[in-house]
Amino acid sequence: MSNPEILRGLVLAILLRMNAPPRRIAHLDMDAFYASVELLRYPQLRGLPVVIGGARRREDEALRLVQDERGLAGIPACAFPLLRDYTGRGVITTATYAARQFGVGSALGLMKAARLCPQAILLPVDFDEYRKYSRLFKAIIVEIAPQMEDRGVDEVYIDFTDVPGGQREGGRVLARLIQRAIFERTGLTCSIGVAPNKLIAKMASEFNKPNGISIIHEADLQTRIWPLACRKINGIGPKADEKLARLGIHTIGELAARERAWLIEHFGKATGAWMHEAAHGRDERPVVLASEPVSISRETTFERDLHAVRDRAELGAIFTALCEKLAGDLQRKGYVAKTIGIKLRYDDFRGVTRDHTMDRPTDDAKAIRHIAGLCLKRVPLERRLRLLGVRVGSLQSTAQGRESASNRPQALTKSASPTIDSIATTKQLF
DNA sequence: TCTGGGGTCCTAGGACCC
DNA sequence: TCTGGGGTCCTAGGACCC
Repeated sequence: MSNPEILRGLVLAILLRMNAPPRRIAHLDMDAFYASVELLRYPQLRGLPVVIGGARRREDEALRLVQDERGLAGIPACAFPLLRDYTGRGVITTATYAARQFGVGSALGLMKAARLCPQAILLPVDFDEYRKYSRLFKAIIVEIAPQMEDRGVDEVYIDFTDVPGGQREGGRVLARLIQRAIFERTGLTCSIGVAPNKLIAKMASEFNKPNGISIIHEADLQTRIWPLACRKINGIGPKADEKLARLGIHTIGELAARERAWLIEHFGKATGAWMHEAAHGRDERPVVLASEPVSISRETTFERDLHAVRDRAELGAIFTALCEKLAGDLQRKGYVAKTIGIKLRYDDFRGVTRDHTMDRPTDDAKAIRHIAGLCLKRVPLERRLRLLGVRVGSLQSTAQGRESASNRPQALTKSASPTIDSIATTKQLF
């Protein structure tokens, strides 16, 4: 492309931008999603502390215990015992708000949670059911506002900018409409933040949980965002937060007060510059309507730690089953993979990975099992194992998968025409 | 009695090619 | 005979997110 053409494109983009409405990006987060779906099924549990976690079924006993303790009739036989009777591995995936009062929540070990809230009712996870509701609420959103980015089972970004009515009251009117439509058609509540970009919208959706709406404008940065902990920035995790704390930085405002060069000095070129932008509320990332998967994996934590030699048969069977599931995933989704790898976790929780890239891609369970087996041989196997996983990458789409590549609702296959933002944005933050 | 399962992106060194 | 520099791919690990 010649220079005049680039220049013309730039000028055009700038002119278009001057006339464009301000960017309004929404982040929508379903409230206690898994737990709320379970409460739809078992309304008897409403108001009681319930946790959903990775655990195994003990059906008859569960029913009896729940009835004895609570006098609750009709709790289905899939309900687990009360948390205090639970023994075994696993963590909480979601907890109802009634359970959160006791300080239990996502990622907390079940045994630890049992001490905090022994009377909580424990339910097994049912991903098929959650996926069903996930598709449903996303389809409802897309009918109203088609520019939606899928961020997992219970979260999306929505570009309100060019949706009719999307600018009214800074996005509040449209947010309310979506919230109501989802509630009326699913019985589920969600929280929505609307802001000039994804970064701020994501933080804003947390402000009024549950069932809340928060509208943030550029001018609110200092009053609403700067007092928050750095950890509230999506992308600053425990490690970065700890390092910031060591440097005497606790709030986003304190982060914003540091020079860009100083941040780069301490966190590297990319991360330092990004932190500086984020602290000033700047984020030009577009809402991405569809994307291809990069990798697919299956893993499992054993009920008890297994030894490669002493538990060889058991381990082998699990390994083969993982490869078969993975091959099934590939075939169902319509991909073949060139890279195959394994992941394992020892009893001391340290983990290792090994992978191998082939000349030709495959989706065959036996081929995957063979390569994964070679990877496993390259790893020390003296310690007992806690977890084993199989992963494929370097994916290529086959002609047509039986399940479409993306999980987008049918109504929205209509592709995104390039937006002003994608024209004007020369570099992305992430 | 620790700590699930499924992902993405980044970094960094080495191989290999031009 | 000494030693360049860029680009891409592969592998391992780690941070982070839902």
